[in-house]
Amino acid sequence: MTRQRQVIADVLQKAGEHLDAAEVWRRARQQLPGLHLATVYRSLESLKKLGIIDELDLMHYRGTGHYYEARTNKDHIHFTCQRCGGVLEIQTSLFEKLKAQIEGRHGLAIRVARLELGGVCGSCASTENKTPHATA
Amino acid sequence: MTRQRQVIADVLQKAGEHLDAAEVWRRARQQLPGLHLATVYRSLESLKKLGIIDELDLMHYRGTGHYYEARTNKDHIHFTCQRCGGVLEIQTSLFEKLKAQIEGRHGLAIRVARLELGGVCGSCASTENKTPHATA
DNA sequence: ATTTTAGTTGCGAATTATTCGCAACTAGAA
DNA sequence: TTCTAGTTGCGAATAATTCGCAACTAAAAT
Repeated sequence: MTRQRQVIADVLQKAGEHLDAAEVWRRARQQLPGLHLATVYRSLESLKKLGIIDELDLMHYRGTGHYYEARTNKDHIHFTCQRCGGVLEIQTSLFEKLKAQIEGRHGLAIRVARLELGGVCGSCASTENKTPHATA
Repeated sequence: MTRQRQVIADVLQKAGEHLDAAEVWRRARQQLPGLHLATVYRSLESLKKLGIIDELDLMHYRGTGHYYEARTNKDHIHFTCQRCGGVLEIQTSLFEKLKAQIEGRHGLAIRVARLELGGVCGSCASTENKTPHATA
């Protein structure tokens, strides 16, 4: 564990949510001015393998990049509204059940689970044809 | 619906599974020699919006690219073995229940659901430290 | 405390993957 | 038919990510 990785993990822990590599870089450089973007990518890769962070793409609502977040004890589901871009985090015990069922049935070990949903959120459904109100 | 999109959709329907944009292009050019890769990207985007195909990244087991497959009536789950790279497709009614529960609880409409799992498959778990046997 | 060593970093260049701008074309509506 | 909105081919451009390499550093071994 190098200082770089600690800072990067810390940025994600404090941020709460959904930073892309470039944004992680911007924030981490406040503690580590010389930090190189390539190091951010390499560190994100390691932290991902260590199970400390998770990677998302939020249904590619903007571009093809990826987003990162600190992993919490309970996995959560990400719903991205394809109308307004808002992201909703969802938790339910059914998700845990589903994973357990799959592990049992197929004799495999799940190390990372990513459930991403896309669709139309409640407020966009009621507010038809209105200006999108971003929340990402 | 242009000829290009028909051919591209067809390639994915026949392929069964998991082609990246470049591979779709290679196959589609057999019917449409002049087809441009940019058109493949644009068509995949449209077909995705139409709900005809789905996009995956298979836990980025190889590179950052994306994979596409024809959508079937029942969504399925993709498990990628992070040891051997094999991909397992899983179907279970619990997944449908989960989606229904989320729609009900949060008052939203799910248009696309992508559940990707990563971990160690049964045969890799039993065959510890052996040569990876690719299956992707 | 010092040495060793495996792994990491900064750097800039390179590679992938994807998107864009634009003029020519085409599917389908009128 | 004619019109029109949307699509295509093209090559150039732009992300997003990875690489090669020499200098460093954390942690294990002495």
